[in-house]
Amino acid sequence: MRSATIRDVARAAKVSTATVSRVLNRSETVAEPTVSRVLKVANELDYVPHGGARSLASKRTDTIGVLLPDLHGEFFSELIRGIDAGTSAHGLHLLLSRSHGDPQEAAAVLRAMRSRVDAMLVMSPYADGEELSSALKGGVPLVLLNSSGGVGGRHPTFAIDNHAGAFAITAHLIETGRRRIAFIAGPADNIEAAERLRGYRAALAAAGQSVEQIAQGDFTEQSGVAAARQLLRTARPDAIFAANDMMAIGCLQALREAELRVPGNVAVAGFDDIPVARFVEPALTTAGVPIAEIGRQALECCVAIIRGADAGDHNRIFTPQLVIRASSTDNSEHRPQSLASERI
Amino acid sequence: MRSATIRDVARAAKVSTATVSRVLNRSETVAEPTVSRVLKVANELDYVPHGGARSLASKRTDTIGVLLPDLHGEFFSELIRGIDAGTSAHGLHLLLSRSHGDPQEAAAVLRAMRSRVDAMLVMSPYADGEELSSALKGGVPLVLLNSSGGVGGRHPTFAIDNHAGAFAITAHLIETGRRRIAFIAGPADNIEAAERLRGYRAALAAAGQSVEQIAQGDFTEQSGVAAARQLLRTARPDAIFAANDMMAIGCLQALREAELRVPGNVAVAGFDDIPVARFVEPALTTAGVPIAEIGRQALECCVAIIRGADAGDHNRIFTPQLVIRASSTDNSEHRPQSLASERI
DNA sequence: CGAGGGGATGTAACCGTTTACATAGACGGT
DNA sequence: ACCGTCTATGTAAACGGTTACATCCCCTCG
Repeated sequence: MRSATIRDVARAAKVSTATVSRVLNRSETVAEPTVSRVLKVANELDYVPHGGARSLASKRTDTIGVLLPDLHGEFFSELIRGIDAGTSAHGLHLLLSRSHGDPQEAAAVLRAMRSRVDAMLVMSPYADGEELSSALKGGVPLVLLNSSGGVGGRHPTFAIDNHAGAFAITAHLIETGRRRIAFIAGPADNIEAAERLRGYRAALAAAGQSVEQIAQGDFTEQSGVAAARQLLRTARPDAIFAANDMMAIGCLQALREAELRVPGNVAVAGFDDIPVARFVEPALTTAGVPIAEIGRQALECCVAIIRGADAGDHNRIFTPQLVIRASSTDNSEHRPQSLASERI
Repeated sequence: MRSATIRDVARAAKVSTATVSRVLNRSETVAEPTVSRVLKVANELDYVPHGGARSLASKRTDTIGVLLPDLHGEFFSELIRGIDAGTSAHGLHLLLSRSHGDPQEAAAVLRAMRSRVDAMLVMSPYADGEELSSALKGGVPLVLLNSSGGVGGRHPTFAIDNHAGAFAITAHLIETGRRRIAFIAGPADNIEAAERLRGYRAALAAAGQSVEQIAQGDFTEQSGVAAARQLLRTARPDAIFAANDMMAIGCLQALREAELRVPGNVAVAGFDDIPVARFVEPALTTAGVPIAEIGRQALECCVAIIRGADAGDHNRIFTPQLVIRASSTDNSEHRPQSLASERI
């Protein structure tokens, strides 16, 4: 059963296709009786405009393309939730894709999406904005998430101040008396991970501590477990700061295995403040980032560009909030700050 | 800068648009020198076919629509990951939407998506398949996820045997000596939640226990915390079975607050086996469901239908696996089963 | 009473592909 | 030499909307 076209509606309502189109796009002046007649007929025929035809004629797709490096875990879940909130508020569709962390594949996906979206929201911590945008020469508007290379470039960028967040966490660990603070790094080629590492080092240096202990991870819990085990075998740290919450959670598991108490023997901190961070035991100290909110704002930026107001500097850098929970301190004097973070 | 069209390519390669189209669709017989010339030109011009025009002419969109009731938490994160694995393996696009749990809105979204996808994957625990499919009369092929109403209906359905899973968990709690087993229910109008409740009751009845304690939740951690607190105020249970893992995790938090030991004082179990379930303390006993795998299989089913092989009964019911972890037992004799669940 | 104006609607070109059908060579067989 | 086949390519008609422009009608005003 071929579905109804605008011509079917026009015929049944005894008007031209132009009028039907006008009614459906709420535009121009159409007489009231005509409007309701057309709407009634359209409804009866269960008419839905053909998206392809519409985009062909109007050069709009009402769709935002989203490209993420991965979809694993709560970080991306939250991000997508924020983005979806935006798209559905604006009546836009959301075309989702994943680049598997490979810049090559990211470029390929961008090309494939290009003709199907009005704008793209891209998070690619492995390539800078220039590289990506060359993958789609002057095509679709591009908004970047956390691709530090893009800041100051020619695409709006929404980024997290990874350096500041990592610095704050490390400083907090130092302040609370930790002296052998180890770091579990993220993927080596990940710009954000690199920034967090820099922040960690800078904080140690600022405190006059030069004892770095660094283990390599890849942002997964599994790697957090492995990295923590390794750290425990070598020089025993009295604090472990993982470059993201998932690894910190893996870390907690490894410490439990080793029968070390947290924070008694070893303090632990993560980064991101994913929802589950407050539910692990002990609850995780972390650098809190309003993940869903970032997604939402970046999406709003896309919309602003599409709707024409493409001037203005839409760049925004989010400074993580230090969220102190039980994994780093038993000291109750910090609790108020912890509570402030329960804002959801 | 208007992007290149097939006509630009045809002109530059000195062939007709038909030939360009044939080359790009790998179809028919085109002479080798022509093929490479066209590809070279297309590449130089950075040509990407216009998705709308293509779908208009070919009646394919190479896109699968996915409608989920929510995007919160690891359950959906995993599901999307599985689905994405399928779409990218088949070179398809993924159009994602959320129905906010409202059947009305679900129907509206379905209509909006209809003309932009080749098939739809819908999870709507609030409405049965018939209701949904009437929302898109004979339009796009529909594959259902967990909409029990659809089983045996005219749409392929991938479902979890919620009753069996809940029965197994409850039976396990009984077997390990628990006598006052409380249940934290999911949303009242959620079919899956209702089935899990039925399973709980059936298991109690089968064991000759008639002491039901039921608290209402809504699948969020917050509601798990609240429900557990309430249960602790009324008749103190020696086990709490939450209808999903998120609520079970909330439950653990409430028990910690109340300074009750798990599993010493109260055993806790959840449902779904989301990735984080094994990382909470104590690790969560749960009904394990291969979430990503279900997403992937359902997606494959969509693809099979699109590609023509739409016969065959693609229905599939997944029976959850009992995953026993520390939250329900200190008894190490169960450990082998627990380890088996670490399959990933 | 005619001209002018403005509101409602129709006409038809156009958007960029795909694809059925037509055509033009080349080649082999008789 | 002619005809049929086959291969490679071109021609042009859809596909289903949007929208600039044309048209028609009715009303108002000088």
